[in-house]
Amino acid sequence: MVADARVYEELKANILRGDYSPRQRLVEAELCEEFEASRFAVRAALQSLEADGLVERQRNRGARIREISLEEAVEITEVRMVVEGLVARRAAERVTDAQAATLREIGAAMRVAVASGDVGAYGDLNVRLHQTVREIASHAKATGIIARLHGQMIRHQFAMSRLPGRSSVSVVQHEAIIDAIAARDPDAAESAMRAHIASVIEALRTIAEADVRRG
Amino acid sequence: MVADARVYEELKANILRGDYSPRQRLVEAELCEEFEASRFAVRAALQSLEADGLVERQRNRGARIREISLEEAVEITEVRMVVEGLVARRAAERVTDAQAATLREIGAAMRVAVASGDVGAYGDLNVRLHQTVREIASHAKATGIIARLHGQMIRHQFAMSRLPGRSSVSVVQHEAIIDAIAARDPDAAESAMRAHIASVIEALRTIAEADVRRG
DNA sequence: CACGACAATATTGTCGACAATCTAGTTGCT
DNA sequence: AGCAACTAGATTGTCGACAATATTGTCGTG
Repeated sequence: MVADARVYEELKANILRGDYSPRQRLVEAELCEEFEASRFAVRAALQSLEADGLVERQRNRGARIREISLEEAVEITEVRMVVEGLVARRAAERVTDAQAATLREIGAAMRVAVASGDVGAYGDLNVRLHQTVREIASHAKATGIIARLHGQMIRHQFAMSRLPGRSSVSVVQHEAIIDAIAARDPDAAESAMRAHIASVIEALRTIAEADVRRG
Repeated sequence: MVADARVYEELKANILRGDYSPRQRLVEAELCEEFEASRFAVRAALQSLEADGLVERQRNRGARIREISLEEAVEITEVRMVVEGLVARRAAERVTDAQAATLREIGAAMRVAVASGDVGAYGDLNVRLHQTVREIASHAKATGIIARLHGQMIRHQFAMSRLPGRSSVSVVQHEAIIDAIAARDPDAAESAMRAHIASVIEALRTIAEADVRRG
């Protein structure tokens, strides 16, 4: 693999894993050591990560992990709401029987995870459900935008998954999405997906209020 | 202005103006001459334009203007449909009386442009209407995504504005959008905007069919 | 004429070195 | 102690040069 692509992939993976704090400095020389690459490769990777909205660079001051405010997180989620609504709609238009069965399996596994309080498994299934819907929809542009926005939300995603009762609310919403897609009802699928993500926005606002209260 | 930012802005403006053909080579050395900048600046600009989806670069083979197929144009427009729907919804939630009056003025000017067959003026008003809606909505993320997608559509935009009867169809749709926003009806605003852009998708399909017929 | 092989030229990829800028620490003064 | 000025070190910005790769042109052969 070419050096700059490698640095980009690895550094992005590290960022998405939450290895860095918001505003943390990313010093070129350190990255060169860490990834055993030249400054050329590191700089190219940083530029790409900046284009992804994960990193901000300021002239003569280097790169930092970009901080995503809750305000921005809400806007990102609003955009995701409508774009993922489009994806759900399209999935409902295209779903095969086999794909519908897969969705149902995921839904059943979610029920199990919620009942047993397994937040980690639930999170994985959540990711898997959304991914499956996107695969069924097969809409490259929408998928690309969702991926990009998702990367910017990683920090808030974690906070939300830890919200008490979050998974018992969302499992019902996930099931509504699955039902609508399996029923090949585009309008219902879009509505269900939007309602689900609207509740994510509410959850974000809940966190925002708690933060204000906590000072 | 810093060289790479300048090259980026100018080259992007040239691309958006339609100065280049799809797949046209962008040779670094030539760009260096044209913009009187170093290769460093030119390469940085090209990388940014690649991130914008306007240019594609292939290792050891340089940069080209990225060709946007009609298929991709349709997908782009579908995403725009839902994102601009969100923007219209939000504009309806936030619009002031003064802003509503501005929208109405634009709508009236559009009527005049259509009646007099002034396609160029109509195009400008079209741009202005959408921009005004975005300003009212004041949704940074949505606006950013729309701008980025718009850049990728520039070639198809031109073909569409030349479609016979296109402006008389869209002027009615624009008025519906204006009415709904001025009435502060988010649902109606979103529906009107989506209907408008859905008809853009149909127009794209019309072009695609004509192209197939023409061979 | 068409095709393959090879050379020449064009172009891109990348490096090390140096210049420019910023930040942190030290010193001197009030 | 607080502040300003200065210095040293850290870091980023950018260049020219060279290596690597792709493309084009030329030549020879059938």
